[in-house]
Amino acid sequence: MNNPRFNIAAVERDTGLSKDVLRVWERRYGFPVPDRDDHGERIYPAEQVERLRLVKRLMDAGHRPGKLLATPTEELNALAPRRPEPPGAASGAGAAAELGDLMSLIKQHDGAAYQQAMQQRLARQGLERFVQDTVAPLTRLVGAAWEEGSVEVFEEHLFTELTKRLLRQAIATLPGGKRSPRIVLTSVPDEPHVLGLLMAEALFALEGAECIPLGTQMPLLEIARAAAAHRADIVALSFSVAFPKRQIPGLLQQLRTVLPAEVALWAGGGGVKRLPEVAGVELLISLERSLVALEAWRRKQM
Amino acid sequence: MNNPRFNIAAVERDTGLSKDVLRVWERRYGFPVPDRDDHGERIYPAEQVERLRLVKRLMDAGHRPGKLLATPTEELNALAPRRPEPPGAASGAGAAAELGDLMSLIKQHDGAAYQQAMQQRLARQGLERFVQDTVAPLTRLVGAAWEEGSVEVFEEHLFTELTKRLLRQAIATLPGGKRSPRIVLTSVPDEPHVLGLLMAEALFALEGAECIPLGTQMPLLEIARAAAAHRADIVALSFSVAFPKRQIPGLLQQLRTVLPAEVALWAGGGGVKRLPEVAGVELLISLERSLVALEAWRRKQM
DNA sequence: TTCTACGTTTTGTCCTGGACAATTAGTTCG
DNA sequence: CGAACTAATTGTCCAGGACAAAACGTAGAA
Repeated sequence: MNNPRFNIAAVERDTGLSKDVLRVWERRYGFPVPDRDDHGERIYPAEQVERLRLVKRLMDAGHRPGKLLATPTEELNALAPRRPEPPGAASGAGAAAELGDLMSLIKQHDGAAYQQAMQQRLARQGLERFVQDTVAPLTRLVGAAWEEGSVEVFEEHLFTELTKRLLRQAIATLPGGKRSPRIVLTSVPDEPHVLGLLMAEALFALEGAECIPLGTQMPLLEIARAAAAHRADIVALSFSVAFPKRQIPGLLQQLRTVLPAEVALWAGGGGVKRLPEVAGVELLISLERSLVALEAWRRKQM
Repeated sequence: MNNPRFNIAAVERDTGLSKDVLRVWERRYGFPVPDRDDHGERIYPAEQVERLRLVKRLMDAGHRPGKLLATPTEELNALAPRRPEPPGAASGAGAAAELGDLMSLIKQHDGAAYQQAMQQRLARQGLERFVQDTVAPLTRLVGAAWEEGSVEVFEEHLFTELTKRLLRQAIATLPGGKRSPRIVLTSVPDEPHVLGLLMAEALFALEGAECIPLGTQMPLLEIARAAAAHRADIVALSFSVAFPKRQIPGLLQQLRTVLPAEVALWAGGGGVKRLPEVAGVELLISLERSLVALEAWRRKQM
């Protein structure tokens, strides 16, 4: 039960920090300082891996590595998510409290109760409002708690898994028939988050679009092939807030070049907020905007 | 629409070959030979990326890189999956044909028809036989076709996504109540495949176990935490055939050391076939064996 | 004061070329 | 024909240098 030994590849897996970053941090900041095995290769004690995970989390929340790594581990208190915290004035306090209740079910690891509560909300609100007023804000809430460190990785996974099931189930009950436009939904490699895609799919399907869900992590060239094979009118991608922002414009531009001009390219999710425009790409900065875009697309076809 | 430029990170993403491998292949075998940009950094033409994908696929099927990279691209014909191809004598020819029909629906990109056909089979067979006689062999069939190159990436994604939905939906309809044992289901980082987990979950849930599905790609230390938080009796992992076999024993051993001794550790999926025993880990080489293991666990508790 | 333009620092990624251990293939011997 | 051994193959790791893009901070303009 003691003393697992992490080599540099294991640390990369478990922290998401690349080997290059791990080595250059060691050189520059003096942390981490792994032991070495017989062959001079790095062996990280579990304690340092923990601290790296913490640092990574705080970085995702906007802190800078240089500062963090100079601080002793009591920066655990620097957990302050340091986002200006826009007070949720949009929705009433009652709604916020209800969402908090849902999250606390997750934090009590009571998956069954969570599922039941969500099913009830779905029945009460209907799918469209359920997506916009429950799933979306709850996802943001969990994301915020994650940045704060008040949610464990496995709790977040449980939340994601159960919520995925609810959405998929709801989507499955929608009627079939002749539908348009045809929308391929997927994400790029290194973007494993699927909740945003499912929310979009639910809304698009409600509006009568034909959704072709391809899951996550499609290589760019494959996305182009899929669009051709499915005679798609639109390719919709999702980028989570966790996705490295810098890479997004390049990716979109690259995909735009391999995609036929008559296929629209839409990009949504938390990752595309405050992003510069990319020629030929529609940035959907919110779920509502997705529906606006869909309507605009339809008008343009006539 | 032409000439997308892949840097080495993009190629790593799209092919799954690490930067180190890409550079060392260039040094040793003279392929790939990317162009260089103004700063001397590698720029891979799309054509070479394609070829790398092909090579990777053939490697996963058992070929060796040294040979492949020395062969001109007409090794497209070496597609022969070179597995001894055990003729499917186990199930009647009729069953095999039916599975082929299902797969051809995917290859025609007719998701709706596929879903309907699978729903029918589920209703006809019941969940247990549906999992064992339809989903499992169909998954193997798609995997074999994938190695052969007769299935596109996006077709495989569509199959996976739709099948996931069917299984999750079926699981959701199972009754709740007091259940035992408590089984945490997940996979390690770098193992994104979830179909195996879902099949196992369906069977376990049918047998009255309490399944806690955490999705895929949990860091090892988090798996231990999740097991504690959920008071799990068993942690069940899934390794697909695509997962690098060498890493599995080390991973299992490492997880075994961080997991309390009273929590059982089970590993299943195509990746654990022909694997040496690991102390304290139950290797489930088939779905049937999973049920045997569950029964054995129950007997031991009495 | 608030905002914009510009220099500075920080930071991630890429580079080369060497080394080595673990797996796999091939060969010889019992 | 199988087992033991040698040779080739192959992925991963290492060091340390370099550089561009992003973040930051400061000064000047509105």
